[in-house]
Amino acid sequence: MVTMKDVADHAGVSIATVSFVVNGTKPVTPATRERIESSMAELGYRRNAVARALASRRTRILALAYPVLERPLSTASVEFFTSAAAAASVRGYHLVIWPVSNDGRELAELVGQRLVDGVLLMEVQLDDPRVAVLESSGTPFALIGRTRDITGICHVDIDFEATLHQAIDHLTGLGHRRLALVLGGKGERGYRTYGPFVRTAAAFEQARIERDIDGRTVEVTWSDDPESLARQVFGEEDAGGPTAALVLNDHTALRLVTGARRTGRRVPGDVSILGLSAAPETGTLSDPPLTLMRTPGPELGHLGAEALIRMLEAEDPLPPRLVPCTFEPGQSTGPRP
Amino acid sequence: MVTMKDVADHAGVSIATVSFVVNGTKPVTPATRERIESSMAELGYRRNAVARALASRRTRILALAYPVLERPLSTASVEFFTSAAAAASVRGYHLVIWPVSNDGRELAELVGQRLVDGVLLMEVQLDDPRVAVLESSGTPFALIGRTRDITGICHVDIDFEATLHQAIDHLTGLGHRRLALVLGGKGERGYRTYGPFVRTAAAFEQARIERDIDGRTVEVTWSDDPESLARQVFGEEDAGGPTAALVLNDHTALRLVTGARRTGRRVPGDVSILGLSAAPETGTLSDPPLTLMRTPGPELGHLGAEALIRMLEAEDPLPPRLVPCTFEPGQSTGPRP
DNA sequence: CTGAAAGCGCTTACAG
DNA sequence: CTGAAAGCGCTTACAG
Repeated sequence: MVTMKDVADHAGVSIATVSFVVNGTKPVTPATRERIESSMAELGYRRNAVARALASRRTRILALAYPVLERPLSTASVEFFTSAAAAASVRGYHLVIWPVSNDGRELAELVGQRLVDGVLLMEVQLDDPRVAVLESSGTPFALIGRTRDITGICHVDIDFEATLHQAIDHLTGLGHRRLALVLGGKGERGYRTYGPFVRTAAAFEQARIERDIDGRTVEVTWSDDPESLARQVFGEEDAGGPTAALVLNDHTALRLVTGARRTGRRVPGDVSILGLSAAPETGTLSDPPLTLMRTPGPELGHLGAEALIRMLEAEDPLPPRLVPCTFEPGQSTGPRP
Repeated sequence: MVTMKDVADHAGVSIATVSFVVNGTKPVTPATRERIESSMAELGYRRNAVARALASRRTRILALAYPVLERPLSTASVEFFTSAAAAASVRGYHLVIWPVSNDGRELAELVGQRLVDGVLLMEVQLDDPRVAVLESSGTPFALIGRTRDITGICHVDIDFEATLHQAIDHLTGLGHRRLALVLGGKGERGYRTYGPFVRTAAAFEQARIERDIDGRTVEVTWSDDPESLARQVFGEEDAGGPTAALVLNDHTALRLVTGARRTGRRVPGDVSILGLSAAPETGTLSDPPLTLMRTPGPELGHLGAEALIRMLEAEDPLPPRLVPCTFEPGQSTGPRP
């Protein structure tokens, strides 16, 4: 392995000077800089990341901590992983992925190793023990999501309120007044304290009051079959039930489209179905293609990594950001029958 | 930060002795071991991963390198990421994810930093420049996939031949003789040299000859709509076309089910559709639920990480493994009409 | 069984 | 602008 010492010897300078040109930390005369640079090129020198980390007390490694869940991570999560990694990479950072338990024990163990400069926390619960672990360990961190009290904590999240309102606007614009909010994932651990569910449900309650909407909230499980989903959402009755459903969770939305059709409801002739927070490629999977609000997975991954890096680099902080999902037209919503 | 020196002072021993008990590398008398252990507990000592890495010349970090693609990574890829990370974690390793270009330049840059002990390479092409980079850099690596000449290279992959044969067995058992192999992803960069496509297509050719099957191969793109897919696969004709389709790529399989129905074909009354290599949860998304071969994403992630770690730990090597997809019954396949 | 010491490959005050 | 040297927190021969 070619070390800084080899380069220094080859160029006839001290290793300090080599370090200065590698890092650009101190002025060096053009002549010696050139000598060093050509030595580096000739010898094929590459700075050792580990030695640099130890000496500078900064590893330039970020951790993406995600809880081990019963349900598989969504497509949005992959986008999230890869976009966070890409954003980190642009800044010269690495991203390690840490599967950790919800209680924070493993996380405490891992941050204690001092391998990472900061942590990005995914799938945040309203009262998340892992946040306390990070705070008490003094590790810089950013949340993807929000705890109940988010004051002073660096975070990015989906703007569930804005997303829901935009979705409702779309449906009321089509004449719908009786809406169902469908929450997938009932019975799962942490379901009742999972931010996206709680915040969307709260916003729906609010909208119901403020916007003169007849709304009901339906909680369903992962294992409900399509027909059962459709019956739970639209009811057995022929009339008086919801004419449109807003579905949090793309998998559930797709199955609901199937279920509606199988139970004799035309989509969107009889009922409209709209996916709240889904990956865009999901839309084409249903028949008719699902109208949906696209989850800003890549944006959140990028923003989260960037916010954390700014803290670490002591740059201007990125203010907390709430990013709404964006409307993606499909054919599963239409005028009220 | 509590260092080994702090522990040594507190316990009244040398740091070498502390290191011996932390690592279990040398025998230490029970008495002093206990003293050291209680000192560690009292002070809350945790070994610094970076210092250990530098001194031991092993970082215990693995990289998962994946190419930046046009298409989003599949659900199987997430399973892959997380299971590789979990397997690494069990062995005391960390996993960093590296988005790298296909040409191998970025990869060369990254391995040069010596941050990782080994690399796991995903989405391997038949002639992959990144493999040459890894070989010439002397970095231990394992492939998820196979290059054209795989001799002596540590790898794990899907057993496409076995998977295809099992799928064909299922369909011929139902009486089908006219089969279509559908390959999604036409026109994508690297499509023609992407292992899964090439190997499945070759195995299909082979099967066609050996098993007295009337087969056709249909290549389709990501953007083909469902109806177009169905027409390309099953033809315009009323009779004489394929009665069953094997579809490589779950997204395409789901759209084909929709397309078949929309073009007036009953599934599985008129045509059978089987997904080759798909995530199990995908099955329930179509109507009827897709019969599919489940991609062994978690198994491959686990095996890949384990194989690499065994190389690094100089343990008994894990032999190359080809893992077939497993049959998941659905309702999209049935007897030949 | 235990310790003193060299060394991993860098960064960074401190001098000059 | 450049260098000598301490130091980051460990591991690991080498002695004893």
